[in-house]
Amino acid sequence: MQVLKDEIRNKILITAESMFYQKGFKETTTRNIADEVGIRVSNLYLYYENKEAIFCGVVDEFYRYFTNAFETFLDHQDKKTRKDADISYFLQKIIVTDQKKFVIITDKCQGTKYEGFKQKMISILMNHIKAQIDKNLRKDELIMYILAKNFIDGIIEIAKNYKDESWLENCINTLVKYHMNGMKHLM
Amino acid sequence: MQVLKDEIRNKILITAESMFYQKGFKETTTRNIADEVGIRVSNLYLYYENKEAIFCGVVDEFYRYFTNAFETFLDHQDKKTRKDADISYFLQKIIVTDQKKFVIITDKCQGTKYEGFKQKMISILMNHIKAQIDKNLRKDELIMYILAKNFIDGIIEIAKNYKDESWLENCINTLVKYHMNGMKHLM
Amino acid sequence: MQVLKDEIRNKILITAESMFYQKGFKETTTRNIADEVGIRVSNLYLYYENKEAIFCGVVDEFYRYFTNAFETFLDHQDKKTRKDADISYFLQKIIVTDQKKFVIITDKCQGTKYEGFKQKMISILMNHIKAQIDKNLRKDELIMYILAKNFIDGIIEIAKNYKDESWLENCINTLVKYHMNGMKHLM
Amino acid sequence: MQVLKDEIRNKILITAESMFYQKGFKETTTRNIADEVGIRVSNLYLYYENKEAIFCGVVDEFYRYFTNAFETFLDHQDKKTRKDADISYFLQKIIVTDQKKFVIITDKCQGTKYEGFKQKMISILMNHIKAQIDKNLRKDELIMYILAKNFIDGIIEIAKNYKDESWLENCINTLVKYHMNGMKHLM
DNA sequence: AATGAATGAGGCTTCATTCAT
DNA sequence: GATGAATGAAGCCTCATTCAT
Repeated sequence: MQVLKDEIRNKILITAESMFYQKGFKETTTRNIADEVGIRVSNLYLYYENKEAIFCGVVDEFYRYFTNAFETFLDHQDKKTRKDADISYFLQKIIVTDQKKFVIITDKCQGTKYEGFKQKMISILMNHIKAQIDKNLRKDELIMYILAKNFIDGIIEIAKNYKDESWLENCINTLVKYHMNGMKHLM
Repeated sequence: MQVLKDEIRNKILITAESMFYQKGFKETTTRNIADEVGIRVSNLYLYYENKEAIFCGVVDEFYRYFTNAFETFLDHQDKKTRKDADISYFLQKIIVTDQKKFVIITDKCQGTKYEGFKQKMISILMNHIKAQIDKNLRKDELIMYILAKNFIDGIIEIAKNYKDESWLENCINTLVKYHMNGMKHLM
Repeated sequence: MQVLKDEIRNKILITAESMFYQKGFKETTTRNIADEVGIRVSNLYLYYENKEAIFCGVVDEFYRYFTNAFETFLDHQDKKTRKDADISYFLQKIIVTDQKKFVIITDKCQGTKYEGFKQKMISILMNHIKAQIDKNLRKDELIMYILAKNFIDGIIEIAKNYKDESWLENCINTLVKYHMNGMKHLM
Repeated sequence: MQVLKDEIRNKILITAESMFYQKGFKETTTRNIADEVGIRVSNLYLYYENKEAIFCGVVDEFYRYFTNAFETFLDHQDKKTRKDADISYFLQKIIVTDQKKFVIITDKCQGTKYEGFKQKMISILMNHIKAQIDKNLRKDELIMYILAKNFIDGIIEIAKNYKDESWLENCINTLVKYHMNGMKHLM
């Protein structure tokens, strides 16, 4: 009995994740979700308070995990040991376990409280880059912002296309190397 | 009369362009446009069949121009002689003259028939790169796709931030160099 | 089993009384009640046919008691002997034993079959006053109705603020005296 | 043309006033209003932003007028010339011109921003009474509150039953005298 | 041409009530 | 008896689009 409820709760989450992933929060209707789950719309509200609560059900835990892990990652950055490998590995882990959630929270969340998440990530990354660059060589802020955004977008795109783990590893490594090279010869 | 009609027609287009640029097609309401133009919503339908027709009014011509120019550009690429053949220059021209339209058609067209335009651009660019690379060195298709998309996204981002021409030139050049470097050491 | 059932039946009643008292019939949801009781909403329907039945469960008995007592009170009025015949005392007893029910049935029953109860009380009171007044001095019916209503509303307000018995006694006496004085100089 | 729009705008207002007066804000549905006006529900939103805006359309102006007039009335109170007559006259004017609005704003506005209006009136009245009473004779605050509320409720009730002006005058005078007498012999 | 007015479909949400196990 | 699950009607609101003058 209890199981059934959890089953549906789960099915809602999985379905919603899939729909949010495909169409984003705004374009996904409660009807979309309910139909796919095989229940009436009003039934959704037995399990979640409202549409945004469903969204949160999908991403909240991931958000906490991600931000924690990200901070940890940044803290360890100072030591500069196997730096490249680190960020690659960090992102790989994230995408392998939570590909869809990662894409949703960064790219499909317009209209939710997570709207600003991607920007924050970009800002952090940008500051991080700035901190590691000789002041005299610094380019226009906007260019740096664009490059940071470019990198994040690349990661999101990779996540969107994720199929298997070894491809992913290769792909992220390539992207990271690509950006490292791109930057090295720039500044 | 004809003049008047054209004047309003034009004002609708300019206003719509501005709104689509700010909020995208889906999030822009007919009311938004009419209010800004200073006419009644119903009046829009005297000039355009429906909301999508307004959108087309904004971008159709640009679309034709752009695709033509793009093909021309690609044809001339081989000769590697004229400035026209330089992708930086090509993109600069586009953005200088049609910054908003370029952003709209690539990034603000969800819900219109142009939805797939960006993808097509990316594919073309990707094939173009492929054609210029030694088959033996070729990476996974998907990686190339992602890098192509990354480049296009970078251009879109630059376009979004466009203010003056010299900044733009510098910015695009940087991005192109960045990607060239990124790729050189990769393949 | 029977015991258990009665226990829950009772808990529902007590909870419902408290909620109806706070928010009225319309604004109290079945969920409000069930949550507070600690059972499922559907469970309510094992004990009561529907929401109004719960309401009746809360007030029916009181209603019978009250109307009976009121009639008795009115009958004994003529004799003007016993304390029972004193309206202050009558109301005090009611409020001390059934403060919430009294408020609910007079002021929180919109949407139930008791909606008209307060009106009926007012009418009775009005007729009662009328019967004791010299026909020649009689004011407009409506004025008398309004004064009667005013008195009842005062009582309800006192009931709502009821905390301890001596305060209540003082308060009702004041109100009664107040109205007596008000009327004396009027007719 | 302009006329028509205003006609409907007005019809909405009049209808809404009537419905709010009968059933209060919460219990009046947009459908109620639309049906009575003879338009579709969605049409209401051509004229008013939402249900509360309709309510405000009914009451806002009256509210400003009333609070102004009330303040003026209180300021002139000090002079204590024909005091009784004054408040009677003040209330009469209000009720004659805006009977329904007065009832709505005091008694039918649950769920709107005017919810607290009646309370405020009562508080003002109560403080006003307190200011005029010998401190040593002061009763319990609650009793004074109840009497103030009683008076306001009486006025509201009179307003609800308002039919013609001379009756109204008589009625308010009676109520005022009634309360004056009530109080005189109390304190 | 212009526009005031209307429309209907669809979106989110709440709630009393019923049903099957 | 208990309860997880479902249901449908109703409420508020938005929006693209159409109609009549």
